[in-house]
Amino acid sequence: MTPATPSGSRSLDHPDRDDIRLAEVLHALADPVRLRIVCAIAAADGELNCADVALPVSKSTCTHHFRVLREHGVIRQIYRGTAKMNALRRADLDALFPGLLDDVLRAADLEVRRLGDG
Amino acid sequence: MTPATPSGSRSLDHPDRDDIRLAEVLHALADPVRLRIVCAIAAADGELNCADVALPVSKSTCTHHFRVLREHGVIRQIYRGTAKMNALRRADLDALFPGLLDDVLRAADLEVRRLGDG
DNA sequence: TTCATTGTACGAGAATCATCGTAGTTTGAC
DNA sequence: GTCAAACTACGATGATTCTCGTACAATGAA
Repeated sequence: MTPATPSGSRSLDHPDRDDIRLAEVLHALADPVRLRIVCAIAAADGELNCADVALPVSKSTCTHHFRVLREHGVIRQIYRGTAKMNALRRADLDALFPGLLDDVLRAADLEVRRLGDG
Repeated sequence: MTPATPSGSRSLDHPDRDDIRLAEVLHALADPVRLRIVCAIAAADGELNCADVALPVSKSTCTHHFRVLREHGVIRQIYRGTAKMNALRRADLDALFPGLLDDVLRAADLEVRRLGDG
């Protein structure tokens, strides 16, 4: 079949830094499943396999959420063998929205503790 | 005499602090129109009339966006005569999500400058 | 080659959302 | 009582979103 991408590699579309918009980043983060994904990547302090995040949704839905995060500029995805590694776009996000990502991560952590303790 | 707040029909539902959720706050902020509203209220440094925010949407849509912000815990709305005054729930948001609101406001301001200058 | 692993593509259904116009309500002023 | 101002309620519409299952593709290993 006709390969959609140059042979030997699979490429993924990422927005340039200048094309990242605050409202879209907030929208990407405004979902419980995606918040968990972002927290998991941050906790891994580097790259993380899609399958390494335990999520209460199907595989297709998982793909969907990772794509939303990528298309809105929150994460960067790179193929490595059969796996797809995910990393936060920290440099870009910190440059555009200083402090925002860290505060969201901290707020998510605080909320988990708050609700967990009942 | 007339109480400070109407006791009967003109009350508005606000979530308690403990019922405010990060994902919902992010969702409330993840809309360009609502982002402008929040920035305008912050710039007014206090209460702001609904009609005092210039928005590119109809009056009904305006009502809708203010309600989303209120129901998700971002703003507090109080009737004063025929007007409805709006204020940010700074204390609640800062307690739950330290730094988040300020960073969003700053990021919104930075983005306006960035896109405005081309 | 054959196979398991990993993730995608393609619908599809149910829910939510942003937007509007029109009609109505509440309040304060005259 | 009458009127204008400010906002709401309702219904509708078109778009987006979240979710899923099934079928498929790319890769690395046996």
